[in-house]
Amino acid sequence: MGLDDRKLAVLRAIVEDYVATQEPVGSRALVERHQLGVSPATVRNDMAVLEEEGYIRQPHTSAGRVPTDRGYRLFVDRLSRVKPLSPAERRAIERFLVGAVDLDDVVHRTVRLLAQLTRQVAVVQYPSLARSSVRHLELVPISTTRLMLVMIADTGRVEQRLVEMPAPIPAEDVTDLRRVVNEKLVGTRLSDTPPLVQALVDEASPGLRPAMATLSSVLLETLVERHEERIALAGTANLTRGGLLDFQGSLRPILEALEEEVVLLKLIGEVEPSTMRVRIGDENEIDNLRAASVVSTGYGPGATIVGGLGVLGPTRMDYPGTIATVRAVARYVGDLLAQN
Amino acid sequence: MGLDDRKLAVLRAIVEDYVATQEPVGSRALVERHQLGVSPATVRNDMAVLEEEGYIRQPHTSAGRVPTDRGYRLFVDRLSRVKPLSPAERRAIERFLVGAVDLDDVVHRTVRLLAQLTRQVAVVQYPSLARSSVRHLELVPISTTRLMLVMIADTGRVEQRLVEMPAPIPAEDVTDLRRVVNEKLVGTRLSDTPPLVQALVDEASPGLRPAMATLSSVLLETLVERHEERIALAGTANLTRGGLLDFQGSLRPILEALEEEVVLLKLIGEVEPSTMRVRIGDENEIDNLRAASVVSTGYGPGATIVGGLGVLGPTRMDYPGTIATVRAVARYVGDLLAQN
DNA sequence: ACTGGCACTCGCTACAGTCGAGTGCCAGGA
DNA sequence: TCCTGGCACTCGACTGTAGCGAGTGCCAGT
Repeated sequence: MGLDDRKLAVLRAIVEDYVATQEPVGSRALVERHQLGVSPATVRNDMAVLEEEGYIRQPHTSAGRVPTDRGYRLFVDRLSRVKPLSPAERRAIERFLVGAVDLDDVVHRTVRLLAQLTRQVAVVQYPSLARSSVRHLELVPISTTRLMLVMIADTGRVEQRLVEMPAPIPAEDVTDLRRVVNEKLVGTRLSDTPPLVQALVDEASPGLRPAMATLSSVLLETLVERHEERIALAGTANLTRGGLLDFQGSLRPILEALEEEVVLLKLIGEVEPSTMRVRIGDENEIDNLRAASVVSTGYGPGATIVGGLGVLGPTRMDYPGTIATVRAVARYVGDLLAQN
Repeated sequence: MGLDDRKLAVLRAIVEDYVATQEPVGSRALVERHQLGVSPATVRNDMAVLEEEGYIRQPHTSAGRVPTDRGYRLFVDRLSRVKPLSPAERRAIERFLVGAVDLDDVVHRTVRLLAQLTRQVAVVQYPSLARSSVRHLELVPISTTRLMLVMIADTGRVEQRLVEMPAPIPAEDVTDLRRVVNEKLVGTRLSDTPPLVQALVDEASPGLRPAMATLSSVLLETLVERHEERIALAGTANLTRGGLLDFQGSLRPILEALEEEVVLLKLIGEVEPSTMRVRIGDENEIDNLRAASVVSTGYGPGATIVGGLGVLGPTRMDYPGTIATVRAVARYVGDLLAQN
């Protein structure tokens, strides 16, 4: 059962009108606002077919049509082309991101920018440690039995962790530890690190071995296994636009989902290079987000990907515009990181 | 115009019932549920007085009474005593906070704990840099012209910032810089730092002066002036309890306010030692929060205060319970910090 | 294959009527 | 003087009815 060009045009018109007005769209209004060149009755027939195929539906018998998730999917895949950014948006992006002093700063500015431009909830993942390599490890004595371990990654991320030593540790041992871990680990990717870290202990001189064991277990635990990922969020207030019509009346599940770091990572963390990922309504694996859509992509310096970013909004969203904005922001951020 | 004991008892009963049921409370229901020892008619007379004095009001003519902000204020000040925590709550607090490995970890656990116990939005300020003193400053060369400055504060906070040097800087200069800044700044409070930092430049040897000037300006700018404060937030999903009845139908202003770091700091940042601060509805300086109440206090090791924490919820909240929980959590966190 | 016409559906709004919770007031009693 | 029972009144919430109108599906005609 093929859909001819006109039926596709009708679907496109329905999506565009519904996104713009937030109201079910009827056949009469449709022919008035779009140059379809046919009468309402014809459009009605097309609509009947589109409905049968599951692309649109009627909220109730005597109402207009509304796109289904499947309809949006078809729209995104075949009926829309990415809008070019307006010069104003371009300027906004540049103005917003220049002058960032810091990775933290870059991430915060980015997430706010995204929220502002798309008027939706924005999510930005910090550069993933798994995709970073070690630039430097620093050990700072805090007390006789405590060290602060500071790791600086090539992506600009800095992580620190308190290390509780089994026994008091003299200053020269700290120097030795520092030298050894840096020699062995600088330049390696953290995802490749576990065996190396393991090896550190075996290779350490007997006197240093207990200290090194503690240190390596902290390294493994904190930097590799446990919440290695960080996330920034902005624009939750945008969820309240469209006065509760979106999200079938309750923000609750959405807000709950947004509080879970794991969920957010799932949202934006799994990206292949230079792909835009659009998940519409039911396509979301997370139950709480079945009423929402997510547009996400990866970012990083040059062609490599170090993290993900994206936005979350109602299924009724301006996909072409949102996709364009997310892509553009991801590119700018990538360029910014490349400069460091 | 004094309010006799019975009128106060009536007010207390109204607040308690309204908080519990979320519905305007009438005179009949009141005498049934509380042992007031008088008839509904008498209660009605008392209510009339309370209303005249502005402690309660009628949403509409034939409805029961609802406390006003002023009524809650009187209730909090004179009619309630702080509920002792249930053993279950005590246990929850302990279980939640032991095993925190990190300042970050402590703050995150605390904010989630608070949100969970009070079932409201929780806000925790990281130990303020202005109230911390410097424990150690580390300079890590990133490239010939870039240093990573890492500051470790006695409160456990770690801040880092990239320093762009005016000229390539040799390794021994880095060592000198590190030694000098540590000698001069370790142990000082950051709020007292500006003149000291200024002095660093003047005292530096001529060769180091340009580098020191850059370093000191970064120190001043980042660590003292600019967003020195950090905030953690949790439980926004709790805003949706009480199905839009609280917050007069729109979460928008609340969510917007919660996105502004400045606003949050105002909420919980200005605390005097060991005081519970309760701001009810209109008492809030922030317009967006006129429909909400905030319960906050300071925390820190021993008697000193290093930061604030608190919760935000509907004016219709369980004040005694919330106050007790916030206070208890603040104490536990303080003790935890004291152990470091 | 498209179109105009027509009967039909059904949500929305307005309106009227009823119910009941709650009030204010008053006269009578401790 | 203060409290109480009684009573009339108010007004929101709910129910049922009716009319409107947007929108549809179907059909006969071009």
